[in-house]
Amino acid sequence: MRGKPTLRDVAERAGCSITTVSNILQGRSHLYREDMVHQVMRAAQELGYRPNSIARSLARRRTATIGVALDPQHARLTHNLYAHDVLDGILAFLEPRDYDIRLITPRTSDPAAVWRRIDNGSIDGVVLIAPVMGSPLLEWRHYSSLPAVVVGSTLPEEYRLSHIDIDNTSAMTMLVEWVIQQGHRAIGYIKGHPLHWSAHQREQAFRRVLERYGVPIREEWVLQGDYGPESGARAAEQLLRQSELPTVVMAANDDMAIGFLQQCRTLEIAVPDQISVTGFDDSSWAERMGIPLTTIRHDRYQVGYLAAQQLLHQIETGDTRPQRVLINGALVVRHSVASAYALASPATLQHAFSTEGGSKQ
Amino acid sequence: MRGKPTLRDVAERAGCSITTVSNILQGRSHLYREDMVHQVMRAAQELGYRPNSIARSLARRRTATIGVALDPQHARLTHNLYAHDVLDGILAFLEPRDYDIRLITPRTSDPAAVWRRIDNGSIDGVVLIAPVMGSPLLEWRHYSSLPAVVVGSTLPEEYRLSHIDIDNTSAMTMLVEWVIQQGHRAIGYIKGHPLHWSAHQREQAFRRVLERYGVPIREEWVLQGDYGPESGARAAEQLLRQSELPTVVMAANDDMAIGFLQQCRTLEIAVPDQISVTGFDDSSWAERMGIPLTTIRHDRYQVGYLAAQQLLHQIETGDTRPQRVLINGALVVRHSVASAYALASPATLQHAFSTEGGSKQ
DNA sequence: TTGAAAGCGCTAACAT
DNA sequence: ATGTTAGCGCTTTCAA
Repeated sequence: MRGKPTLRDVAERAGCSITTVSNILQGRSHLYREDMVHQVMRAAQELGYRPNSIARSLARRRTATIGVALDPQHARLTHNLYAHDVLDGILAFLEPRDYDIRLITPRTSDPAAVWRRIDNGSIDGVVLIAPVMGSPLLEWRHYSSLPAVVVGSTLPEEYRLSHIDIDNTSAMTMLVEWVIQQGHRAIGYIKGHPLHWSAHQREQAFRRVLERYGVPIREEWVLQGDYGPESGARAAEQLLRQSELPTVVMAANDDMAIGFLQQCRTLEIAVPDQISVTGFDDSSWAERMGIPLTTIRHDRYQVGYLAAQQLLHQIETGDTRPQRVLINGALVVRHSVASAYALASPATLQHAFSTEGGSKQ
Repeated sequence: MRGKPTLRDVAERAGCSITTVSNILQGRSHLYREDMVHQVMRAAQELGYRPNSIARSLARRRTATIGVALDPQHARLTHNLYAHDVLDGILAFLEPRDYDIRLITPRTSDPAAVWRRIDNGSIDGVVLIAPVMGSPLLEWRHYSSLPAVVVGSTLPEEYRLSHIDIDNTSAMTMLVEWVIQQGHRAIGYIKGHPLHWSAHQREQAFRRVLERYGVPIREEWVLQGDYGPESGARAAEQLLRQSELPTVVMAANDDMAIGFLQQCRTLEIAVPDQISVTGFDDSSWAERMGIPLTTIRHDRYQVGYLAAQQLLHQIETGDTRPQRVLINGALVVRHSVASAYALASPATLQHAFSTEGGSKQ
């Protein structure tokens, strides 16, 4: 025996066939006499035998591995907190089931090449993290029949792809309604990245609610952002130099809201006393840095967890019909929105959030 | 042909042997007549053939996959920004080389079980993210001969394990020397998590420099932390109620420094006017949230990148001698440290960092 | 220029 | 209660 010990080596040493060893090592020892079982266990132990999972996968035709594919445009994990949380949820579900994860980060956007990388027998199914429109990952049906679950976008029906996502529409609806209930009628909006599904859904929900409540939408207060904090700051600049201002600005995510807030601080505009702000996502940043941002919290970890669950279900049952699971967000009211009814004469404070924990409720 | 097309299917359709197909599809087409090559290509194309990488791995005895194992204690990625950055560096190196990553998150701390999970033929080598002492991942030599590189800790020689880490000792030395050059002689310290290698190295460097400069170490100013922001806040409480105070407090990482700063804010103690603070790590938080913390920046992405490079080197050359690579940090001077020479009568400001960008240099 | 054959290490019918 | 055998899908000598 040279190299790593194999089943054959163990069998030889235990004086039996490899089938016997295979069976016993897989826990079917009730089939054998006790001393045989002992023999085998000892031999395996002494040789430091470890089953070769590649060979096992080939024989069993399953790998006990699922893939997690990142969209080529977002292949970097850094600053992709989303992928981070989702990955954690996936891990949490998979670990106790002894599945491993294969991280796949294609760098081309040619769908054929991407799918060659994904569907090559090395995984039993794949979670596709694909928040942007036009991702090659969404070409799934043309290239593969591997069980797959999309995460990060609420897809139109016609994709016929199982997906798990936060419910952007209902959450934004809730938030906007709440803002309106605070008495606001002059409402600005900072849009998310135009290629993200979520950006459209959030904006659409925003518009729908305003329409439904008969609140006019002033397009000069609807600004394009890209989900990055800088775009929030830019939006603040564009917006705040207008002669007429909204009483509240709703950003399509927390990062932009934070950028907006920082710009407000620089311009010495008090939040929420002079202008109110809302976010979306409840990024841990805001909370941890003590920025009391009113926002929507949703559980991205849960998204990953459910995605893994749904995927294993597909793998085990073969039931590959497209399912959609939307996770509800929760309104988190902090202190970045003032009641518009109290806004008679805007107070003039030195800085936004000058008193850390001070309640403005 | 049922199921996914195999080499045999392609061969049949092209009217040749599977050897021929295999060769041609691997780019050895110069061996064959041009029309044969065409035949094969067409057949493969038409069938949508994709080589099965499991079978290939078994035959080739290499998997083109490397493992990334997280210490059981840190198996959650969330809030493990370190693993995040490292993973990104690894990905960056691996992608162009067509390696994939297998994420391994053992949940037991039994080394034998952990290594059964890692070294089972499914990977060609492994990056061990193991910042804490006593990690089962460090038992490598007893359980496996797989190429391995440790990341996240500077190990003592006797581990005989290749590792890449930031140079905690030199960086902390540089930072402490700089602080002393600012005139500080009353220096406090917040220690990192006692099980992290890095905590010990940083503290030791701190002590050495003070000794070397003849600056007395007052143990009542040396507080135990755990790298979490809350422990920084606790340290602030303990420290700041003492009758005699240091002029500067050096935290073993940014998170604790931030916790310390927040507590200062609450207690209305101005930084750096009443007390100076330093961090370590240059966490993106501090920067992005506009906290002007003087700290050490180092490139964790680079750590991952080099780890992957070193690992592939080991895999390809078989040269498994332990190597140590330490990456230099850079001193980042912002505005959390005042010159002690100017500290005659401490100014009384309302809040720490009350003016955002205001230069205190 | 092409193909036959012997694995890679394991699993799982099917015998005995 | 244990063993024989035929694969899993591919690579790679070696021979033709």
